Amino acid sequence: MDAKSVTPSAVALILANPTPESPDDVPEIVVQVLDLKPIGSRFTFMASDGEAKVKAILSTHFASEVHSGKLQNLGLVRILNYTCNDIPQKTDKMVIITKCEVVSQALDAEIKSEVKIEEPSVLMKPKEEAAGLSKPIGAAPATIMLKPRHDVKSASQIVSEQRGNAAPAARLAMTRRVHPLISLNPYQGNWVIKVRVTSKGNLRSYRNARGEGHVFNVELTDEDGTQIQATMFNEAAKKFYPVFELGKVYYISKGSLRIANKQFKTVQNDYEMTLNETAVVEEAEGESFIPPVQYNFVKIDMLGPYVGGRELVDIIGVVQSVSPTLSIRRKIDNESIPKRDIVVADDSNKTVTISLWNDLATTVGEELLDMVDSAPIIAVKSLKVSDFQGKLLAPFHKFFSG
DNA sequence: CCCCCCCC
Repeated sequence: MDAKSVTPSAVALILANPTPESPDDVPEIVVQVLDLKPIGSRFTFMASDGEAKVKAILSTHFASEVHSGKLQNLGLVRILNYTCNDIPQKTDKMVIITKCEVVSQALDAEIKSEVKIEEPSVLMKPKEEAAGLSKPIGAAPATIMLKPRHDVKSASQIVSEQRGNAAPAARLAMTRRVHPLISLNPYQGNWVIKVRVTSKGNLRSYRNARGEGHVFNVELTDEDGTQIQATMFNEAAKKFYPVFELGKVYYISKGSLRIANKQFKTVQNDYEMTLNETAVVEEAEGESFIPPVQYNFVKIDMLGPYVGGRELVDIIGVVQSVSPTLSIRRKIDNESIPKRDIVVADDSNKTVTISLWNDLATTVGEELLDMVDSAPIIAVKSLKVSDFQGKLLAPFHKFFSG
């Protein structure tokens, strides 16, 4: 097979098999990259087989391939695994490419199947390759037409035959296809994600006009660095609170998605996840390439603009002092809440008082008190910054050790 | 369905 050509009917192959079970379920698919452009930290392009095109988005970890110039516009890529983001209301599909490799750097022009056999090598030639390496697309003649479905099925039949020969454990591994978080949407519920718990909230109880209940939030991050907030209520909150541990990696399925309320978003995602009691949460064993908690540290002398704002900051610094635990009586309901203040200094030569509330005051606060003589360095995430009598205060929102 | 983030 010639490495310098697109796969005839590649787009049809993808759309006929929108969510392959595993890379083994993906046939040879080489497409040309057209209209490559950045969207946030990712890149999108039109994947072309010379006849049909489909919108594609690359997982974030391919951004470096684009920046380094390896993956180029007009180049060829082999798609090794993907999932289609199929939103029923929308007619345009998007292929989220989770695994791919560069076959060729930029060709001279867009491949178009209408082009006749006589001249095709001009179109197929990578800029820096000798003409002899190119293969006329005409060599794959009538098959450039859209393939009928039964052709696609025969490919997956081959795969299932291969699976039949695999050991049971290997078969299971192949079946557990992990979906990138970015591919999840409210309209398609049959997914499995593999995510790290990068923030764990408290199990809280609340009472309001709609009633009362318990609620528990986590922030989840996948290997692309995509984050989503997941919320559990009542029985689900009680069930999963002891299951989710900060920093651990889990397979999650049978959750539901809804549009996130912009006003309360703590992560960059249009959706938020709700897990009820029927959700499946299972710790993932072994190695994982999911990045740990990401910080965006702000120097203490740069906190000014954040005072009173909604935007949260992360701080890293040396703990200079730890107060005793105080019991603060909340005015609105007279409830007493444990609180402890720590003073942190960083390399901007400023200090800030950080208040630890509730469990953080008693648990983390106590640990810090024990360590304070050794000037421990801590990283603190998601601080809300306020000002009291000219002193900057950063009450704890969440905590990660450092 | 939460979304509180408290006190000097």
